[in-house]
Amino acid sequence: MSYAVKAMPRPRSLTAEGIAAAALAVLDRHGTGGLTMRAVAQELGVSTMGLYRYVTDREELEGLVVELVLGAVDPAPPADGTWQERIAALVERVRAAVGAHPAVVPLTMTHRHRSPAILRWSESVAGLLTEAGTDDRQRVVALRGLLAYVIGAIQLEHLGPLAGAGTVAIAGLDPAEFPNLRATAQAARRVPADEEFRGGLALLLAGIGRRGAAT
Amino acid sequence: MSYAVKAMPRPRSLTAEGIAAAALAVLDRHGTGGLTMRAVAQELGVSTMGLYRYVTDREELEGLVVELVLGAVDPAPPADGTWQERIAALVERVRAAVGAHPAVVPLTMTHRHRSPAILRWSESVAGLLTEAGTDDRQRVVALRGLLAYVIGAIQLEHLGPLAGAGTVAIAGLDPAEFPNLRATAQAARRVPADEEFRGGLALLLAGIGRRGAAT
DNA sequence: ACCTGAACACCGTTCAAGT
DNA sequence: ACCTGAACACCGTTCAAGT
Repeated sequence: MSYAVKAMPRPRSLTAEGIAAAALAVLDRHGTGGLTMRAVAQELGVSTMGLYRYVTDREELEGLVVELVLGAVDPAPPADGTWQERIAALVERVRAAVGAHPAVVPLTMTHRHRSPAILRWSESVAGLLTEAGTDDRQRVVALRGLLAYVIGAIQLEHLGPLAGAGTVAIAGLDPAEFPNLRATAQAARRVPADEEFRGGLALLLAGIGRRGAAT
Repeated sequence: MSYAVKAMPRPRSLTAEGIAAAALAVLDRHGTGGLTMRAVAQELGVSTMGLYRYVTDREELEGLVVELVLGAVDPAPPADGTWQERIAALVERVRAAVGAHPAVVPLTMTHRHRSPAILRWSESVAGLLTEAGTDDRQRVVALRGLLAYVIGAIQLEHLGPLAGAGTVAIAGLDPAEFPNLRATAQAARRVPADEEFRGGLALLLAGIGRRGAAT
């Protein structure tokens, strides 16, 4: 049996999934700025340069975490409900998956496009839009609009203190100069984030349902 | 006249606007990754540390550029048109301003909240939403939805190759596995970015016009 | 008061070397 | 083949010093 031992190549000690999980752990623990090659290597109990045997780039590492997080999104459309409800459910799954790891938000932007999970998710949404009776052009606009909305809403929720402290500051603006904004911000403090997200989504879906919507 | 000369403090050589303009020039020329304290200082003909006399942080520097770009947005609502048309015009001004300097896109996210320009812009949009007959809660949802849409759409347009090369790649997907997505991507190649943006915005405005939109 | 250059503590990544 | 440590070319920022 020694023949095999002699010729046996040193087994790879890491896997793509393990690296992604380690990177996500670092991200969750130390935030976006804490994600460094050194930190991930340490998390894996490997020298910094050891990582480079499995990943060509920091770029590629980021892609792995993003895919790990987005891969948690179930792309299968819900079995029943109106097409509006089914699309809404799909969209909310993305928000939930990303919301569980806010530190990946800045990374999703640059890496989302390569994600097979989001590809399958998009296929489902496109299918439901077809079911809703949209033509090619309407489906293009609607799918892009939904994507833009999720992306923007997620960022609004997690980046920059517009959600928490920001609204409070705005609520204290000069009433003479910002009457409408001030009132809106004050009302905003009573609207939970979930409702806000669902409400905006409902507006978009209502527009899609109206069919056409002039360009 | 020598009394003044003796007591005269050394005049400041830089201004916030000058620094912002230099940073924007660097950004336009060398991209987001090229924006460094050293590069901006060089652009201004000053030592790297000279910058720190006017700016406490790289963070603050970024804020200055973002404000310079967003400050170009005219926050006054257009004189006439339906409220939908007037809101659409305001939203498109943001897209135009940011689109003129794509390299600031990643920065706008983290710094948008402090922008007085966007505050005035938001006041205008909130005012038009009031005019449209929305109540407090509806206005909150609509304003946030519009913000989310602009942010997301701008990023979709400028980040990650989903707009250009990405759609081409998707258009070549396995038709058996991705029938709807593939067809959509193929159609997408015939829809110019401007129309796509306006179309998605129109969906949102149509939803707002329908009033209410179930949560 | 304003500005500078050297230095420090980080990065990502290259390279030569170890098993 | 897989892994390591030293080294390089960058960052942002601190600090002591110059006018």
